[in-house]
Amino acid sequence: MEVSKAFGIALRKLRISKGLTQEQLGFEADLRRTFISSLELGEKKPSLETIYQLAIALDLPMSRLLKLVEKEIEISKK
Amino acid sequence: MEVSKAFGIALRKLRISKGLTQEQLGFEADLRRTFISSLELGEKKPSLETIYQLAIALDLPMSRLLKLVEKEIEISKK
DNA sequence: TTGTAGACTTCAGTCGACT
DNA sequence: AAGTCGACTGAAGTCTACA
Repeated sequence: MEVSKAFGIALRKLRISKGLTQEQLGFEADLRRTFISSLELGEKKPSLETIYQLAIALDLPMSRLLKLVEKEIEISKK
Repeated sequence: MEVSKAFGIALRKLRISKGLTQEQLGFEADLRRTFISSLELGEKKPSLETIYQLAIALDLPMSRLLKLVEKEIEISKK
């Protein structure tokens, strides 16, 4: 599984768990809604800056966010 | 402190601790030496893909790499 | 509320050469 | 062994609009 796919899945799970719409998350992270959509679908890969902004908006450390991404990759291997 | 600066510092510390040159790390991560240099100096920001490749080359999880980046940010705050 | 599409701008990442 | 510079290409991220 590609990293971008895993990132998208983790991002969506986190967003939903916080009860946010793509629009709301985009507002918090200062990113466009359409771009959040692309990220969740694994169509685009975030830069370090974007990962940082999303982590803050989702109220967790970048390391925790990437840990969840790693878990998605693990799951897909089984 | 900017995220890219913190990333550069963490990256350099890790590379040195592994006893690698920029050239060698670049070979392992499939990235050019000049780009590794730019990253370590905080002049450019890596994409998720690049973070992934560097983590593998440095033999640690992405989450651990970003944890070290967070530590650099913390240190700079004190 | 989310996906998609096209056109656009900015910057990640390459390449070659020199210090 | 590492920094820098200029020119380049592809992809990150924006914007508008519609299903």
